Amino acid sequence: MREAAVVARHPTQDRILDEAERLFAHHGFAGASLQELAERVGLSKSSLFHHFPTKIELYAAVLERLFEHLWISIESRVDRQAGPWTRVGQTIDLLIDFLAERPTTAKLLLRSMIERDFEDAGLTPEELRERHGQYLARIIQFFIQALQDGTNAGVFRPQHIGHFIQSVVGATLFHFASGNFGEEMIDGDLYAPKNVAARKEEVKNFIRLGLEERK
Amino acid sequence: MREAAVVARHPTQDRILDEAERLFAHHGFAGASLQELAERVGLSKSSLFHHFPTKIELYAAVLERLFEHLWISIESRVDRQAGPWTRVGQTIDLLIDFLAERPTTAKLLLRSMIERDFEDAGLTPEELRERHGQYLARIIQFFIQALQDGTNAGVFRPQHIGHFIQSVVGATLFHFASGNFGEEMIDGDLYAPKNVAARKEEVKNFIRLGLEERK
DNA sequence: TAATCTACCGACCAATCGGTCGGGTTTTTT
DNA sequence: AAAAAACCCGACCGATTGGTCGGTAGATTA
Repeated sequence: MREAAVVARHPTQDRILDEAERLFAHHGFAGASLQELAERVGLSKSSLFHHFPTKIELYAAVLERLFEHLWISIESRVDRQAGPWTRVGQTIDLLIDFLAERPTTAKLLLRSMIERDFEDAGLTPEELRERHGQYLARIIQFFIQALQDGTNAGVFRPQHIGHFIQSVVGATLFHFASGNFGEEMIDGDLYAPKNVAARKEEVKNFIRLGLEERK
Repeated sequence: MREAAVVARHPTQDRILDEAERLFAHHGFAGASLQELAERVGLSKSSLFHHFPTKIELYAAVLERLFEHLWISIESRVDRQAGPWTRVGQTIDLLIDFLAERPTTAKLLLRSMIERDFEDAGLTPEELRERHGQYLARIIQFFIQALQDGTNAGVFRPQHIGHFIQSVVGATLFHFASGNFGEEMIDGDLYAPKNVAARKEEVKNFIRLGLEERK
């Protein structure tokens, strides 16, 4: 039933995952109702359990697919041969494009990092890592590598990489998840193309200022 | 029953609010159980309704107290006569101190900005603003004023203030809410004093680089 | 064609949810 | 001392929760 392929996995399951992604993002794991999910997909509630054994497994599948898509998007389109600046910039562009594609993504990602639904449900950290943690780890590792290459080559100023990533991730994820607050801040729709482009420039500018060697 | 004073409001209600803050932060609005809350406080569930009419009102009271404390902390301790650099730096220090005091605060603040529990519960945006939005607005306005003063005085580089604030808030709130992810990033306890101090420097350094006029 | 498998459903379950109600106890006010 | 108000409780409510089970229609395989 479960396959590694990303495309054309299983039409019904993908429809379930699409709607589940929206519901989990909006209401959180506890707040999302399987009854409502079933209605939106056009199935009976019991049919959901034919495709996914439990609610927490469904949630894990949603996140797994999300992280997998993100990782593939980055891994397949960032030029590994390019210089550190290019790699860092491309990664940011792809991350923001990914978040901008669907307004639920950033909220769901933020939730998955903030909340402890899996731990509460009794999953061990090892199982967690096996499900979707591996993709997140790869993405971060990819970014860390670019930063270290830049520092070693002397084009990036030395910095605390962990703190730096926390700032970048925070400035990116939070922005696209910030709902009404963010819309008041930038006075417009967070997901309007022109505002998405502006956000890209803001984050990349921040990175440039943070990494650039000062003369 | 409801008073404006912050200190010594009502001992039992404050104990309820303390525990409720923890539960809402950990499990979200939907995921927090009033039964569990009552047990932790040492009351019966029905007694909770003596102090707060509904769950959503309790949640609103938690956030109201939180925002009120934060606003008072900033308003009463930042030197309004000081220069823009000092004011911005002091505000960041106080915000981070506030978040570092209790590990649940950042998560709860993030949730309150990401989630739509109040809208789902039927509260109008006007009621929302009246409850705690006013404090948030004041805090943001305070920060905006410092940024504008600096720009007008020519010591800050002109920038998109909204995007800048999104970055600062994201880099700050996310960090202290990021749980396991953040602890792996900085390889230690997010709330250990030395790591809190390091975060202060990181954020202020980021602000300095972002605002400083280049020669 | 017979057997198997996939997808789906309605009926049902125990548990928990937020919330109500009537009454008892203690403290404060008059 | 009497009245009122504040505080707290157990019993109870309808609704909803995630999840189970037996069965059926249709496609696939042997």
